[in-house]
Amino acid sequence: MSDAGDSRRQDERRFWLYVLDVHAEIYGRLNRAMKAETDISVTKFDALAQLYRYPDGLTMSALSEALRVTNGNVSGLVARLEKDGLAERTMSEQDRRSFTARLTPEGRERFERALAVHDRVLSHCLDPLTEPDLAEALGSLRRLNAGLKITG
Amino acid sequence: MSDAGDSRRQDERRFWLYVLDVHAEIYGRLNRAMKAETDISVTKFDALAQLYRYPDGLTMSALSEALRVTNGNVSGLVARLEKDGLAERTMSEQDRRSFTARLTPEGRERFERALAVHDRVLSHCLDPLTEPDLAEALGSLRRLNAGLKITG
DNA sequence: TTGACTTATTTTACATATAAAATTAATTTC
DNA sequence: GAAATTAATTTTATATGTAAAATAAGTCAA
Repeated sequence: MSDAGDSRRQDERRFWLYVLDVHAEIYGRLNRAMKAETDISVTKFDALAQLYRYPDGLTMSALSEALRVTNGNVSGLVARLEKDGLAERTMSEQDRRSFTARLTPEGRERFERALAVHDRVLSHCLDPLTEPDLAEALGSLRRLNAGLKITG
Repeated sequence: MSDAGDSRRQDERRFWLYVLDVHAEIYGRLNRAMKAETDISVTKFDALAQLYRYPDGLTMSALSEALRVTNGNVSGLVARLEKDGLAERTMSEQDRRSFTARLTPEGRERFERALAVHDRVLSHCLDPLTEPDLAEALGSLRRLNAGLKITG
């Protein structure tokens, strides 16, 4: 008694397994290469990327939203970035509860080098996709992403 | 001075951002729903799924390979599953270094319930994808996945 | 102004992941 | 068969993530 619903479910499971595989494989390669060549993990890279986009800095809350992780997580992450000399935290004058995180000059420099490694490794990973394949995948993922934001 | 390579790189970055977004959003929804309804995280669910496929059990190394995580990680994970009463570990007769992990009856039962939740939530997540969209996405990801395994 | 929220952040307890060292048992080599 | 090597697993130190409680500062209503 198999029907169209079963085949749809099979496709959904397969889709998700591929997303998991692709994510794990590419994330792992990026992480290993960046750690080895620049001593910056993907997590730290993502945080540096946000701070790079906002030269005046971001509050802890804003950074936490941008990275889609909890406030508590960002507390520890920025503390580690400070210890690495890549970022700094300054207390707001207006609101003494609030802290602004921003890149240090060294953070900016290290991020730029990490970005080059990131792009190189990502390019290598996506080599197997032809231009039309990439465009096609981009389209489906874009639609899925838009849909996810709507369906809540 | 922009050329075809720049646009390719832009597409690669966009593709990766979508993979990250889709992964984080769906993984988060699965994790929250399964924890709330069955008290089983996605990590534990994945481990239970492997043990479910192999009723005779898997060695710690085999499980670690199947899950694509380190041996040390699986040590702790199986210990937590044991504490939950979902799995058990028995020492091999032939090789006293080796341990076989397998599901308990309760583990089997709880996994089946978690699978239903998993499928329901995943279906809801992928609702925005039409059948052709899903097939298309599946095709691109399959090609990328195959490619990743070759390029090493 | 004081008492009740709300907001920004950190802390705590825990789960999940890695890499590298340690442990313990099996295997090979001489 | 003792010594060296290999193999299976665990332990340790650390990074990364969550949820929930704690802290501390701002806001607002009475």
